[in-house]
Amino acid sequence: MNPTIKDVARQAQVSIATVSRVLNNLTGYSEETKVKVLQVIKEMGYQPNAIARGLINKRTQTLAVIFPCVSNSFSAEVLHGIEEVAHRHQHSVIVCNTSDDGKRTLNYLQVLREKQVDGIIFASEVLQDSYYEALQAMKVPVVLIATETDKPHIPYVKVNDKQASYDAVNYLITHGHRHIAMMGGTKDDLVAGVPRVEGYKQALADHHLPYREEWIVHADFQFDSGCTAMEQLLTRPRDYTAIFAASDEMAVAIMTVAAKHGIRIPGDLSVIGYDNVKLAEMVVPPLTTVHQPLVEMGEMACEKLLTMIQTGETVDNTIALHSIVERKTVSDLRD
Amino acid sequence: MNPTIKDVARQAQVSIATVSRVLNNLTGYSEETKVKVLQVIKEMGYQPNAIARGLINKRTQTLAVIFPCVSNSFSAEVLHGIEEVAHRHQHSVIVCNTSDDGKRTLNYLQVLREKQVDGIIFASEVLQDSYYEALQAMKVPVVLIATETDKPHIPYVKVNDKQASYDAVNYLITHGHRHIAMMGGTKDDLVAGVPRVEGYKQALADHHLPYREEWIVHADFQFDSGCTAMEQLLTRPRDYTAIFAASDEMAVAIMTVAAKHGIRIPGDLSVIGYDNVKLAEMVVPPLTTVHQPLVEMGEMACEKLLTMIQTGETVDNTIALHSIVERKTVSDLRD
DNA sequence: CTGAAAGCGCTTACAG
DNA sequence: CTGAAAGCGCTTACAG
Repeated sequence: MNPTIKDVARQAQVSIATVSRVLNNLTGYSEETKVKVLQVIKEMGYQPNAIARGLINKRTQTLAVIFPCVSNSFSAEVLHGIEEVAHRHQHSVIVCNTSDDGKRTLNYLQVLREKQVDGIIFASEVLQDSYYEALQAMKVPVVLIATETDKPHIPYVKVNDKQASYDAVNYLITHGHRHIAMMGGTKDDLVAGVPRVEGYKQALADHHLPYREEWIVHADFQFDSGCTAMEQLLTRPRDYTAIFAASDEMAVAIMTVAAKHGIRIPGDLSVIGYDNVKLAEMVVPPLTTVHQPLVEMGEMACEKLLTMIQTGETVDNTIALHSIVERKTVSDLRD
Repeated sequence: MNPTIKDVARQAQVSIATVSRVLNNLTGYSEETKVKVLQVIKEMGYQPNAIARGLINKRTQTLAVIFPCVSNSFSAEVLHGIEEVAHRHQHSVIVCNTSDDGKRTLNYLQVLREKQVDGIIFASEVLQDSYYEALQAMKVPVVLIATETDKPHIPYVKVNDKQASYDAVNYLITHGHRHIAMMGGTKDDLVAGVPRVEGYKQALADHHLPYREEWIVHADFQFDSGCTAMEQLLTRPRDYTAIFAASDEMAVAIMTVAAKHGIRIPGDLSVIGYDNVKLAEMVVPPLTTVHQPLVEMGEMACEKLLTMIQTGETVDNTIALHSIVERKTVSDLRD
């Protein structure tokens, strides 16, 4: 057994209350006893039991983050940011992988409640009513990342998806493209699916450019379904010069499938992505894309959560700033 | 305040002992009281406090996994596997990101001890003596993943790095390559650095093929340093037809830099990677590489850890099976 | 400056 | 079948 506070109290010949005081840097003991207690602690290799502490303090110093999928680079970068500031503030982070499964998500929520986590970060998924209710019942601060809600007291950190998409398409337009296709994300995803398509349509409309149903294709943001979607698009007449993809993985899928069909990028077809994950710089040619500051978004979300935990008050949303990162997949068609 | 066991006991007009019994499916209560208690629990929305439980049971149902970097796809895939089996066995997982910083690692170890985690998975890093001592002091089961140690009672899950590298180089050789360069990982990394270079040298020696100092270059497994290393290699005479890279990210770096220099792959230069992360299928041309079953390795490590926790006994190492995944970056030079 | 005692929310002998 | 009581390892009034 590891030594407990009782053991050091006995050894130092003081009460456990005194040991607790020096442990927590409170007042109420002489320099002499402090020295003695500290020495005994060192000798015995004593470390406080955070579980016992948590029971009294009602703080576990533990946060949880819920992802639909932990193994894509989007999640990985966000997680990196979260973990970084959590650690800086002496908090641990539990990761949950829902696999987009509602039951599983609810199950996680219950476990997190039982484990008394101090706060939850909910990422990249629509906040269902059932989740919201469970979260309400937990009485724990929640912040959203790369998603949003109209429910009160739940701040979010995200980019303006519609605007970012608008800017991406606008970038293509200012480079002379007038016939632009799109690979959207999950069709009825109200957060990352719909708004990005809206931004696309808006940009076309504002420039009086044609919009065609056959130019749009949908996938689930990932590479594999992106390949399928691209094959599907290539089934139709290729009367566009550029494609806007609602994620980098899908953009890369476009590049891969294009290569298979002998379509050169950007010579025959321009591509612009969305996310700016590391992958975007690793492909050849490197992908022009919309940058989302993922690591920073993770950091900001975690900071928000921490201040909500500390103050007990709700915090404002923040719209993270996106930008276009110019690389080599968009050709300039202007003369 | 959320209701406690006391609240339901009062409401159901039984003792807390009885509530605890039905909660834990023990024996010792009538069907009648069971029904009543369960109903009250439901009405009040009562959920047990895992912290209080943990204090008594000395089990927190929480595991920790320590990575040098959580945001690369290697870690992401391993984490995915770990989280999956942990969740299946009702355990949560805390992630720690050491950034390869020894002090920070030791700090994590202390936190994990205070938090009374039931077990630790230590990934992709050499187990320093100082870590080992801290781990010993915690008296908690540990399993290693993608790394190894000669310390007792610490099983590992990994591929045979030397053999896997040997096989990669042998693959190049059987495809007619006789002058083969290598981009190694961190030079004095005893786990993933040295053995992979040894496998490379051994394969050359066994086939009486030339080995040259100038053909070897080192990076840190990641893309960025891989680019630098490739630039450095291109500074020297290009009298080889293939390169073996000790990670997929470095292989992709080779491809990127090669493209910049107008070197065609696999026409002018063949490349074989190591890991088989998702990235390998996403690049153009898709990367031929050594497959490590990362998700499965995460799963196996987690299962090992769980059985060590349950039985209190050490478990055997497992050498995960690697294989060569043939894609499009190695040209066949045989006539 | 210091300690005895109550209590956090549970589980588990023990007694009936 | 059921409850009173001790105890897990701490913190925190309270009293001195």
